[in-house]
Amino acid sequence: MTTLAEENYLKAILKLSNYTLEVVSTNAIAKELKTKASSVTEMIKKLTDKKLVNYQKYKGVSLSKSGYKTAIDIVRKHRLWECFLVSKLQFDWDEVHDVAEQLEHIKSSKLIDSLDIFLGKPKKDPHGEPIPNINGDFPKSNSLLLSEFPDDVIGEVIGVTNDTPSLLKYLDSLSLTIGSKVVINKKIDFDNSFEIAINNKQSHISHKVAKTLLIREL
Amino acid sequence: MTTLAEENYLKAILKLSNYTLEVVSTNAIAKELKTKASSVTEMIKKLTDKKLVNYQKYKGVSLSKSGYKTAIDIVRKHRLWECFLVSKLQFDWDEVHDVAEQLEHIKSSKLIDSLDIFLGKPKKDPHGEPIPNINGDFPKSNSLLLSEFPDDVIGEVIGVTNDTPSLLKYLDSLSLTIGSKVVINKKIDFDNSFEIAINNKQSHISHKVAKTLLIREL
DNA sequence: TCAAAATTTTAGGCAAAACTAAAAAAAATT
DNA sequence: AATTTTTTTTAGTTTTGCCTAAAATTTTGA
Repeated sequence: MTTLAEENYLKAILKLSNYTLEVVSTNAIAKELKTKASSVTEMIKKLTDKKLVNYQKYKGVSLSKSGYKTAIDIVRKHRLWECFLVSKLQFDWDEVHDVAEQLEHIKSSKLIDSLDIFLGKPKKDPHGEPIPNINGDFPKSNSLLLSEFPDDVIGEVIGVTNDTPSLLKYLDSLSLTIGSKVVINKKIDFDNSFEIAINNKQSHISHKVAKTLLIREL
Repeated sequence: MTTLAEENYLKAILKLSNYTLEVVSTNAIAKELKTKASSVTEMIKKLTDKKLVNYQKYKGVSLSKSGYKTAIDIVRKHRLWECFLVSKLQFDWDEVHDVAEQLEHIKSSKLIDSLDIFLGKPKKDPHGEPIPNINGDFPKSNSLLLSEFPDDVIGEVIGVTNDTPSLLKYLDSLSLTIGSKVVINKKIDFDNSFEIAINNKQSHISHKVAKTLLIREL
């Protein structure tokens, strides 16, 4: 059985490895979890003992098969609960994160599978992210980050990779929400920012913001 | 902010005080939480520092105003989640306890108030226990334990005060479920057991079981 | 009433998960 | 290749919540 702290580490490693079994650095995990590298080293040892990760001193960690499954299950729970909050309890999409962060740690496979059915086995969460199914499979999304998207191609916003409330509010104010039509008109070399058209209206966004948006070619 | 351990202590004190501000003994709490009296003493000191309980050395603890409110809120959450599991996710009434035990610690007043509305502000949980409202008020139930109920009076089962799965299964097998009609025919002095009629059918139950059933005069 | 029994508290430890400071290893730079 | 910088690990503390054993207090009952 995994503890809350262990689950948060696994989730962080999954995210930093881009949902693969890639190796992740101690420092990156420390940054992601806003903790110290020394704490990360200690926890990695515990996760190694439980065979949830593979670890080589000074070289970094990667998820093991079972660690990957455990982490994906947490993501599944997080995203299903977000769906529940939005579709059944009328939460706004920018209010769900903190609560889902708690709910994702509830341990009961019967609960999550029943919830999945109750919600009609949704494929995406309110941010547009795909929801792993009961076996942990989930469609590789055919999306690119806006920051990697080619110029002058019409795209559609299909997700946000970060759910900080302040970011979500800001995106809302720009009408940069799921379904918006976006075209990159110009990349500003100086600060890597972007001139874009959102539903045909001119705007300007920073590289930092562009990195949070998932775009699919229309 | 209360920790999980603190919340479990408050809940135990609330239960042992019969949902009042009565004084409860250290030993009783230790027994309820299956822990040691020395651990209880330590936690009581922390709860006292947080002004959640009133405490006198060697004399016992009682909930403070704010401790009572906190504890009632947890009960409210527990019972609402039980309703959700049964009415929306098709759980059986004897399967809900362990999951609700986890869900009751989720911190979000928006969540619980939305859930309350979503469920149609239910008055009772699946075991028949009353659900405190948003202000923490809840109807004093007009029930008695079957073990305290008078002979030869027709009663109706309106609740079970203990949700151990094995007990609930047993009660089910006796048809001793919410709504059943019960009459005590005879009390056996030797072992304090009872000869009763359940929906007019003769049965025999132990004192231990009788103490778990809430009965209302019909 | 006063000693035995029961209850409660104190004292001293342990494990998990965090931290700081310092040491060790790896990577980068000159 | 040698030195500096960065990253990672080790060592030693802290806090929370639990434990056992022993001491203190209260209750019981002869």
